[in-house]
Amino acid sequence: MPESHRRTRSKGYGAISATRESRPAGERTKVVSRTGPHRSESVRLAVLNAADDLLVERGFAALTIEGIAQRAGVAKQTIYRWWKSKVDILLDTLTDDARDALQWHPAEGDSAEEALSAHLRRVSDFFEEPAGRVLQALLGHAQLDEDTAKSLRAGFLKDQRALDTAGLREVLAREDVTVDDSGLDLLVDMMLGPLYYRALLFGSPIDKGLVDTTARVTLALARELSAARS
Amino acid sequence: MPESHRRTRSKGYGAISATRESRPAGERTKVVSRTGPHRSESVRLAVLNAADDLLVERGFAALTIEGIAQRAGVAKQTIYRWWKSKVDILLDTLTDDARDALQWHPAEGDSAEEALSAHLRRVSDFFEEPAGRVLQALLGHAQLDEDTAKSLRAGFLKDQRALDTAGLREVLAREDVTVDDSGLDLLVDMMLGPLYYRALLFGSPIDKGLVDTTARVTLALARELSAARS
Amino acid sequence: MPESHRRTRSKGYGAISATRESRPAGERTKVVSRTGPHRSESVRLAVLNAADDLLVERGFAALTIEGIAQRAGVAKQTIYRWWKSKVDILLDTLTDDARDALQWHPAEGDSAEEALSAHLRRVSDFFEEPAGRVLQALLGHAQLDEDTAKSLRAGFLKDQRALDTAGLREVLAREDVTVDDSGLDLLVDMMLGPLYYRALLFGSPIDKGLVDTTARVTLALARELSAARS
Amino acid sequence: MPESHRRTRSKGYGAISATRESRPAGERTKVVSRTGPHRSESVRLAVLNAADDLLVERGFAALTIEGIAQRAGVAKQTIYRWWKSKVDILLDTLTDDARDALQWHPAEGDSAEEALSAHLRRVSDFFEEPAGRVLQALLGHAQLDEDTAKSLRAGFLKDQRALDTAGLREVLAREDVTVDDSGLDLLVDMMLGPLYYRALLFGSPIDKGLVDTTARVTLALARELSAARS
DNA sequence: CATTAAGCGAGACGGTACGTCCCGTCTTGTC
DNA sequence: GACAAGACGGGACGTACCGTCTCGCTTAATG
Repeated sequence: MPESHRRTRSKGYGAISATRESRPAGERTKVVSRTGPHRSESVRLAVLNAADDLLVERGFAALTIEGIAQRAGVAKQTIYRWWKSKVDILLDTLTDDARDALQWHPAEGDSAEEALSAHLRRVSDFFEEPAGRVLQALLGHAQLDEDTAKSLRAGFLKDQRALDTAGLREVLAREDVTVDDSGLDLLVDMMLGPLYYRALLFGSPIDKGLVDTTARVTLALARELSAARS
Repeated sequence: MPESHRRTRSKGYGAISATRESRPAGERTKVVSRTGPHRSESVRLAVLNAADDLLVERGFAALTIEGIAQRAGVAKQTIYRWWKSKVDILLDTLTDDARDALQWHPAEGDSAEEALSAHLRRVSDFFEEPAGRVLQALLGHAQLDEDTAKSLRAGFLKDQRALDTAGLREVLAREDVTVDDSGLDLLVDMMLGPLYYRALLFGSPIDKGLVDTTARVTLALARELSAARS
Repeated sequence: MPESHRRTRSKGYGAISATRESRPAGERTKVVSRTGPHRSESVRLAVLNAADDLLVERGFAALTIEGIAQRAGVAKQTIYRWWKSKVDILLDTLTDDARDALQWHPAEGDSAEEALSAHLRRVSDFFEEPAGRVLQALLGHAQLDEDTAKSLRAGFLKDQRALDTAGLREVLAREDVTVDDSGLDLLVDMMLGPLYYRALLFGSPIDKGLVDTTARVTLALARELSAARS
Repeated sequence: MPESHRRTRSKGYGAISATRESRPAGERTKVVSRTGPHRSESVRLAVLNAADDLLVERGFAALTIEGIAQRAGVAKQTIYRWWKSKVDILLDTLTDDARDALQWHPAEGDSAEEALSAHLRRVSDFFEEPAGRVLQALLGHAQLDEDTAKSLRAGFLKDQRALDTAGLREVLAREDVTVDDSGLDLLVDMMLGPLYYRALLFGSPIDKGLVDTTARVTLALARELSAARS
């Protein structure tokens, strides 16, 4: 039995935040006084790990609820009790795993352009990692299924967008470049678009030239927008 | 039974070129001495129309070979005789339909920036059309299935990339901006990336600001690269 | 919520005798030092009533432990604590309900033939009643499951057989017809066989002709056997 | 893999008569001009044999569609294409197997009583045979499920009743005993009732005494009815 | 009279079988 | 030989209950 490639699952999340997707916040009111057994955390982890192990090993098409159940040593019904579909499971793993990898942590001494380049490099690399595969699969499935698209946009993508906007703003502020919200929106699209485009359409590893150029062009545009403001 | 939204399918392609994907060139030698009826063109059209009608009406998940066969009034085996899978059928419809819509035809009197903007506007609109839905579905499926990715990249995406490179070069030439091949590659990514990013990740209609900015930034970068050459 | 058709459940039995099947005598030794609450009689009744209400309303196939638990407002585990299976529950209801209905109480002034006819008439009618449905279901299930067959034969059927033998002997004695035990066995089969045959195989209401003929033939045979003895 | 205990399945029925239950006569009009594959007879036999082998080996409760499919080497869907349920399959095996065993073939030189006794002896023995187990299971299930009851009564039981009435009439005619139809109905109940009663309720092998007495009493009653007519 | 073990409602869990959908292959008969 | 029709072996689906197992509360005899 292969050790899961993920090590950090059990670290850094409580049951509540981590199960956001399967136990929406609004439902919490219902859970006033509960007697009887509680949801097993070990089951939850086994399922999440089984799911993205299988995704990485065999691909999305070969990912089945029955396969996940078997690999996790769990009954099918237990999966259906907490998740609506295999996509719902993957959305859960995403919350745990992808968030860290796509975080902005610009190095202290870097210039704005260096910081941007470094971040974009990390985004590029992300697509090669297991968590990146999960995001890729979900983005793919979102093209095929409107519900998936909705969930993904309302959850992960919205949050990530906020992080990216904030991160970019902060980096620009280092060089006193300030851009309003609509400008930042534009900049984020200009900055991330080319990377996702290459990754999703051509699947090729993203070359350093594209990353650096993107960073440089984004910064140039930001300066232009900043100047126009004053 | 709804009239298919496609009208131009039967025009402008012969059976041979259009079925490139399902009948590879090497197989043509086999068709030397043939008895019995030939492939029915009406069957081919019925299948292609049924497939993308169903895709648009019910979505990719509900698209099944049996459903297509029924809708087309065709036996399942007939489909399997000519196509390997439902994805193969969609690849076929794409060849027929998407090519036109993503063609470059810059207006005579336009400036480079106007021409770029106009083309990008058309790309943006394309995602709303039926043919755009087909491409979206195939791009989605390509994230989930390596074979689909290969076929799509080796066929449609490669051709389209060539068209885009050539189109961009031609438009830039209008203002004596000349960029080498690797530069054009970069420019195409910068130009189309943001549009695909918004369309695939957020599904929102692409606003004019993004299109115009992308055109302007691309042109600026092109000039820079051109200057660096001389 | 429908009022149960049974009214007499709570009358005339103690918890001990009634739960014979689920608490065998040998187990009583275990109950040496007991603290905590005792078995709730209201739970027991709720389960028994729920079970045969559901049996009559929806049939045996739709009778599930979970359904009974829900209808009775009882936890599943509580049922499993006291009964082994839904069949075990039905066996319990049978003990309460069927015994009365199949009792012999020959009217004082009746001739043997009148008494026999009257009793057989009551047997016929029994199959239309709720308690008769329970017996029918158990007899049916006994054909499918050897354990059920064993329990039913060792319990209800054995007791009932004894009642029928005694009842018949007593009625015959009124006219000084005396038959030995093996003869009585034969007579009981001849007397009840046709009724059960019609009820179980054809499900049709049993007509008076059959009942009277059966009574008459049984009596004739009894006289013959009695004569042969002396 | 055990050789099925049935040897006569493939003998003595055509596809049409044998599939009465799954292809009702009224449907034949639909089968006007049929192209495409036909129902596989070998599949049909494999399923019927698997079903009653399993019934005899493991009992009705352990008889599952999946088990039958596996044992027969057949896909589950293939079973559902032709039969509605496991009960429907058993009804089909009954048509093939039980009919012969319950046929009347009175020996030429026998007296009426000898002929009756001989026939009833064969009925008694039938319950021990595999085909008897099938009938027992179906009779059992008919007590639990109204649909089963209907099918069984409308098919097998109705036919068998007709055979029994005719057989009895013929045997009585040997000694110039003639009884009208309603009388015969009564006689059949009197004759078979005790046997089924013992077999179904007590499951014990039926002793010779009961068989002979039943035959004798039936004949006596028949003579009485015959006399009353003239 | 507090202790403490059982009864109990609730329901999570590992399972099995259900009946359905669709896959891709194969067979039959028609044109 | 292409084609319509559709039977077939197969795999996964999502559902219904099974019987076992905690969990946290309530209750009643015993120490």
